[in-house]
Amino acid sequence: MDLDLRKLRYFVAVAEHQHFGRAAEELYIAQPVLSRQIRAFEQELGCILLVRTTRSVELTAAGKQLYEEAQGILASVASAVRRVHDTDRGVQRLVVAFSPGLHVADAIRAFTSRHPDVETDVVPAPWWQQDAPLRTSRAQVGYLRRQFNETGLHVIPIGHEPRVACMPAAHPLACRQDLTSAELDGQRLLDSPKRRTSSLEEKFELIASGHGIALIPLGVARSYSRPDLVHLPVTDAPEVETCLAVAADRREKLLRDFLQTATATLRQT
Amino acid sequence: MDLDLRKLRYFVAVAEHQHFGRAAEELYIAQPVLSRQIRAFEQELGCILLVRTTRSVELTAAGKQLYEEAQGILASVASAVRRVHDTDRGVQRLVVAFSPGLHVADAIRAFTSRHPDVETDVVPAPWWQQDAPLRTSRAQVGYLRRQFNETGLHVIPIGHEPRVACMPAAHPLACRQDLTSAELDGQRLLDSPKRRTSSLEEKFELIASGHGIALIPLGVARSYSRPDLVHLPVTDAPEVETCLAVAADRREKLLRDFLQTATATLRQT
DNA sequence: GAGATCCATGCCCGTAAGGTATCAATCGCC
DNA sequence: GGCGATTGATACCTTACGGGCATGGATCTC
Repeated sequence: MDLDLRKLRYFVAVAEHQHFGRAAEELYIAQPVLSRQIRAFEQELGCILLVRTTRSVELTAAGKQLYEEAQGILASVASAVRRVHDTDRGVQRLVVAFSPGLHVADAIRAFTSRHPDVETDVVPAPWWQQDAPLRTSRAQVGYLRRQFNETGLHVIPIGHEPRVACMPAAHPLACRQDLTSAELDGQRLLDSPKRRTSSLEEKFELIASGHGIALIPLGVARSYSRPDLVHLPVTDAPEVETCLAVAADRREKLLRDFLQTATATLRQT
Repeated sequence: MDLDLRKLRYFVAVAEHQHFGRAAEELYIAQPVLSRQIRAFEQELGCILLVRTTRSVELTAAGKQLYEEAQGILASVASAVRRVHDTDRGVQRLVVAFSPGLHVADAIRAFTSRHPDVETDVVPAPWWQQDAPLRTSRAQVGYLRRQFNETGLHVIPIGHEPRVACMPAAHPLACRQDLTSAELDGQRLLDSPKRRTSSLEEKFELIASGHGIALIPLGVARSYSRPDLVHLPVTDAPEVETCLAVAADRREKLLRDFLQTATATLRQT
C-alpha cells in the first residue's frame, strides 16, 4: 500500500476548498492535473473520496475520514522532518503550543535570553482539541484554555478569562453594554468543542450570517475581531481557566526550565 | 518540503539492513536504484543520513532520528489507510495490541462470535514501550505487561507471570535447575525498557553472544525460544503483572463489550 | 597481489506528473 | 427557453524521475 504524500496533500487542498480550481491555484498546478491526480488517488485507495458535480464538490464518509487522518499525518511528517534537521544541526528545540489570544511572547523571550542556544517555535492549538499538539508530541508544552481531557497531562493553572457573547453587529442585543446568561436563553448558541470539522473562522462566518451566537473566551474575541461582529461581556458566565500543560511523561530539563521561566514571568506581571 | 514516503521506506530498509544490497533485495529493486534514491533523499532533506564505506553502512545522528520518526509515520499512515477503508465499507474494527506470549486468541474468538459484524485485528506492542499502540490510537485495547506509564490509561490487572533468567546455553549457570536473584548479582544484566532502539531479537542476540543475561517474563521466553539460549526460573524474582489497558478517554460501547468478554473469558479458564 | 564484496556511476527505457487546449454539464439570468 | 459563465473532465504533448543493466572503484581477505 504505497500511499503518496503528494497526492494526499492534493486531496487535502481540494477537501479544504471544495473546489478543484482554487485548490489547484493554491498548489500552483493546473486544474486538469489535479482532477487526474485525485482520480488516480481514489483508484489507488480503492474508494471514492469526493462526489463532484460541475457545481459542487463534497466529501464522502471515507473522504471525511481521510481528511481527518491527513491532518495528523502531514503535521507529524513536517515535525519529524524538523526534528531530523535539528538533530543534524545539533540544536535543541522547544515547541510551544498556544491557544489564540494567549500571549506567550514574554515567557518565550525570557526563556530564549536564558537559553540562547535553544531554538523555540510556537504552533497554534486547534480550538476544538487544545491538547492535540501535546499528544502527538508536536509540541512539548502548551499555553492552553483548560477545556480538554487532562489525562496524561500535567496542568498548571495560570489565570482566568471572562467569556463574551459573540453576535452579528445587526443583532437586536448588539447595542447593549453587557448581558447576563439569562438573556441569552432564547438564542441559538453555537457551542464549543463538539463539531470537529469546523475552524474558528467558519464559526465566525456562521455567526455573522445569522446562524446563532456563541460564548467565547475574551482573548479569542480580541484576536479575531471582525467589523460585522460585536462582543459583549456576559456578566455571570463562568470564566475560562488558562493553563500551562505538558505531557506527564516528559521530564526534560529544558521543559522544567521553561515552566519555571514561564511561571516567573507570570508572577512579575 | 515534499517528503516522499517511497524514499522513506527505502531509507528504513537500508537502515534496518545496514546494507544496500540486501535492502534492495527486500524491496525488489536493483541495488543501484536504491543508492541513487537514498542519495536523492538525503539531498531533498538537506542532511546526510548514512555514512557508507564499501564495507559498512552506518546511521548518522540525523539518520537515527529519522529512523525513529519513520517507524511512527509509516505505521500511522498504514493504520490511517485502514481506517479510511473501514469507513468506506462501513465496518467497525477493534484493534488489540498484545505483548508477545500473552494469548489473546480466546478473548477475540469469544468477542467475534458475539459481534460477527466487527472486524478485529491484533498488533504487537513493542517491548520497550508497551503502551505505544494505545497512545497513538493504532489500537483501542491492549493485552500488556504492566511496565509502562499508566497516566491516561485505564488498566485492568489480569494475572501474573514469573520472570526467568535468559542466558547462553554455554553459561556456567546454565546447567542449574533454578536460581535465586542473589546468584545473579555478579552477572551483567541487560535490562528492560531503557534502550529504545533495540528489538527483542537484538537483545537475544546480545545475550547469545555473551554480552550479559536478562530477566524476562516467562511468556516472552516461551515465544522466542532459541537453541543457544536457556531460560531458568528465578525463584525470588518479582512477578510481572499482565493487564488489559485502554485509553481512559475511550468510551465506545464496542470497547466495553470487549473488556467484558475478555474478563469473562479469563474467569472461565 | 588476486579475488571477493559492495556501494557508486553512466546510460537506457518506460511510466507518470505537469501543461495547454478543449469539451461537457450545470446554473443563473434575461 | 436560450445564452453565457462557471467548473470539472478529457485529449494530447512534453518532461522528469524511477527503475534496470553494465561497470567502475574502493576495501577487506587470504
